[in-house]
Amino acid sequence: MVRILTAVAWPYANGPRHIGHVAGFGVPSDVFSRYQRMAGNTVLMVSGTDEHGTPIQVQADREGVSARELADRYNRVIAEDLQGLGLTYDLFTRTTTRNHYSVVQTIFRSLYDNGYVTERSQLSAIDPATGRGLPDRYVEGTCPICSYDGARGDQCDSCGNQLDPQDLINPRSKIDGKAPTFVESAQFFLELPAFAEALGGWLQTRTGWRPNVLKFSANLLDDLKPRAITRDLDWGVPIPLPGWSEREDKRLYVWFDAVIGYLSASVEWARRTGDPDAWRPFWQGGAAGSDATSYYFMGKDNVVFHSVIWPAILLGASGRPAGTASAMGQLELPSEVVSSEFLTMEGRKFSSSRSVVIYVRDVLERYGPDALRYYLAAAGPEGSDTDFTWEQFVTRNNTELVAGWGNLVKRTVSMVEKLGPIPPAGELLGPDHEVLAASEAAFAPIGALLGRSQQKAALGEAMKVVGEANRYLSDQEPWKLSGDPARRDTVLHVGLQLVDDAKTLLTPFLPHSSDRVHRMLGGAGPWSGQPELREVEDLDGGPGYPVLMGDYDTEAVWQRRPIRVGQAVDKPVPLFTKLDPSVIAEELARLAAEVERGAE
RNA sequence: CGCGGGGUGGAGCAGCUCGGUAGCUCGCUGGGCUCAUAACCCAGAGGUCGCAGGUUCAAAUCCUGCCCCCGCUACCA
Repeated sequence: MVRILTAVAWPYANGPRHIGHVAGFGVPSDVFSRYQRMAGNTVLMVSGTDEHGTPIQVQADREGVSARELADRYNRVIAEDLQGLGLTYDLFTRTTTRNHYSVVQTIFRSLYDNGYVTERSQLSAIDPATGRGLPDRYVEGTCPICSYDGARGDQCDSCGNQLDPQDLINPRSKIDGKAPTFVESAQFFLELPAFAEALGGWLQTRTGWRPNVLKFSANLLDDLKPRAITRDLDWGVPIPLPGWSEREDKRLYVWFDAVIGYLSASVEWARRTGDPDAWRPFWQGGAAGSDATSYYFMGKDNVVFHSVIWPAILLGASGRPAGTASAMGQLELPSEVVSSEFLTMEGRKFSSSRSVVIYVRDVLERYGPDALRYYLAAAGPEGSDTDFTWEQFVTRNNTELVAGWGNLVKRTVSMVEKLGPIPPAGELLGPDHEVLAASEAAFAPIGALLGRSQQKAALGEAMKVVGEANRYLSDQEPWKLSGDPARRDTVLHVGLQLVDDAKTLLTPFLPHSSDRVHRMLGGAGPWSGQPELREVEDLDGGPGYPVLMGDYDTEAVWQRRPIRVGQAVDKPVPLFTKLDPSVIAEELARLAAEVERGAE
């Protein structure tokens, strides 16, 4: 038994999430966690909504609500979507809890005390109307190099040069069009160069990471600079230092607090489940002789935060390379950073602002969770950018899920159900032995692939078992064996065992339908657990909020379970819905209408 | 500019690390079956593996150059 922390990237709560988001962090992290639980390991899967920072503040202003109100709204929407997809978080919380504030401040304070956070002055663009700092990307103006008028404060899209906001000619705020003022402003910086050596040594010990992640991270170490971890903003975690904590215009940078969410969510989970120290074995390895391992799931745009900045924070707060550990003790660095590439949408980049988008909610409502999970696992951006098309979605649903797996279940259970309960197997012949052996032998290699996050390959191998079962039935033709009931029963028994094996192998990917197959074959309790949305009180007196939690200690185990002779089976109903090709045109029309509306 | 990924039968991909009959899914054609959501099974057609050189007995696989596509580049998250 191994302890595994599954740390899932925190979705930003400025709107509903689209399928590109869940393709990157959601489905892969859940497939991984479900498999690890089935394999007998103890998993702690945590995440939540990321709710601080400029974009939420800006959008709240635009809608005339408070940042907190906006965050409340989308925290709930996102939590509901993730529940609908069946993502088995042990805790899905948010960054606006008092517990989170407290953990973040503890970590900051420890970094400060250990000398890894220093005060420096930085030129900041300030919106004169609000007094808030403007991130580089929120300043627009004329490019000093190519005179393009739509250049942003960080770079010019026309000539591609990197810029600084103060270099722009006629700079203006992207929010209200007014000219920002540039002032020297005190900020706290994380002294990243102090960790360069430790991080380099650590990265060299990493094996098994996807090579591009490792290479990219190693390159970053060559040019580490101190990085500002505070902002001129009133929406965020206050800076826990005398003279700073009461200031309304200074907050910790949203990314600094967001990555600490993995830790604060683990602490919150422990407090909510009755043992306030239960988080420690997942985080404090080494000294405690712990077998703690941690896997972080995210899109590739987040790699830098997880392979450099977060490890630096963990080192510094643990008193490494120098100093003393915080009250949180010695914290382990990520075992593995699992990064996904990007999903594009019918050839274009997903963009909520330009309405090139498919929301998780809409897909769940129309097509159900497993159809989406299957598509994202089978054709998602695991190793390279991939394109989502409705045509492929419909094709894969109809051929692989409906005609392949769904039909195997239906035809097998149908034949058995008409004759009575699950029949015993008589004498097994060569083909029976062969197909049963192949199916049972599939568990080990598929499990190994899942352990390495090679999910596409794992799913492909699992679907091969489905293919072999369909072939077996066609070869043995049990429907022609009414004159030889013993042989017929044997074939049906073997066929049903193959269905049961495939059900187990597909559980990490298709938990909802595997559960239905389990029940069809007479299973009682839940096969693979599902998350629940619970309304909870803040543990420290803040406002209440919804969380996702669940009991995932269910029957599913990563091995063959012999089917029970004599057990009655249900009359089968289709597992998946066949989609008419007309939905392709419907969805494309819907998308085109959205894009047109967004363009107005 | 820097870094990374990719260009393989109609579509989407694997293979390339450790060179030696080009594989998978879908689609297409023909056949079989009828238990099953016209679902299943078998057979077949279809590729000079982006272009040009080079190394080698032999290259999709190694080397060089070029063309094209995509992403990242950390102070938007």
